[in-house]
Amino acid sequence: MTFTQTLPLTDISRGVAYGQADAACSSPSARAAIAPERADSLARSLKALADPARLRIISIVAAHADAEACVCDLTDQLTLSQPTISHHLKVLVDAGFLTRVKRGTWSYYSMVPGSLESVAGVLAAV
Amino acid sequence: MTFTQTLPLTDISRGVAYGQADAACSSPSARAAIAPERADSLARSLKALADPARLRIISIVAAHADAEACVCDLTDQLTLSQPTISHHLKVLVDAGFLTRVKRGTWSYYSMVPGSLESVAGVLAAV
DNA sequence: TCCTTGGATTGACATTGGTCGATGCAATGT
DNA sequence: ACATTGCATCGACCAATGTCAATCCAAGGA
Repeated sequence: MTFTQTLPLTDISRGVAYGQADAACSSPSARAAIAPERADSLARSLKALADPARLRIISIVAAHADAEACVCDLTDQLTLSQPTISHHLKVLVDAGFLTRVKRGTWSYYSMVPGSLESVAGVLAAV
Repeated sequence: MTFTQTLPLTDISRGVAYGQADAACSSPSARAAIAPERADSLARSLKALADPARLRIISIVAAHADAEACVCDLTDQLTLSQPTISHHLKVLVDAGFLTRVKRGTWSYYSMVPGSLESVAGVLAAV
């Protein structure tokens, strides 16, 4: 899988308006549509989130008192193998939603503050 | 593809807290994580949105003055074949983001009001 | 009636994505 | 030094997804 870092999305400007087709079926465009590169970027972020296991991972991490969870927390609650969970964690880290810190034998994952809200905001504004 | 109707998401309640593992690496959970069914539902909605072409389609439809666009508007602006665009439109309709109305030879697509904001809201609350 | 046109459906294809078993690796305990 | 433990990586497999050419269908227009 090739989820590259996409956040933050806030520095991607809107594209210019496209030429308005004057076909019979068309009505005028009130504002500019999203720029293709911006659509690509947002789609990459949404793809990283669009999986039940990854949403649950994010929720479990965010629900922890210190917003930090180790892989063992996740293997307990998700009925998935450890390699699969590790894979999903990598996807979320690569997409910029989680960060990883290793202490001793354990890896701890935490939310990147505002990353989820940023995507939600961009999405609502599309 | 099998995107079933998932919106609105607001009637899906949160699940109960999971048993807290008392392993050495764990910290206490401050609140309940998302329920698996809720994660499935949200993931289906996000999957429908997680494509650059579909995001652009939504944006083009929403940008129209009357929030309505026909397929010819989309084939003009997207470098995709007509069957592909028709396919993406079906995904968005099935997921509850667009509605279709046919007048004469043309099909017009409009946004389902609040559908995008609903997903964005649920996402930010995960 | 026939032809044209807008758009949906079908079928096929290549690519991507989710999953797991096996393995590797670093840190800790004995 | 050796065994154990927690977790990442690799390789393989199958299911799901995005794309298009070909086709079909309905609505108008000649």
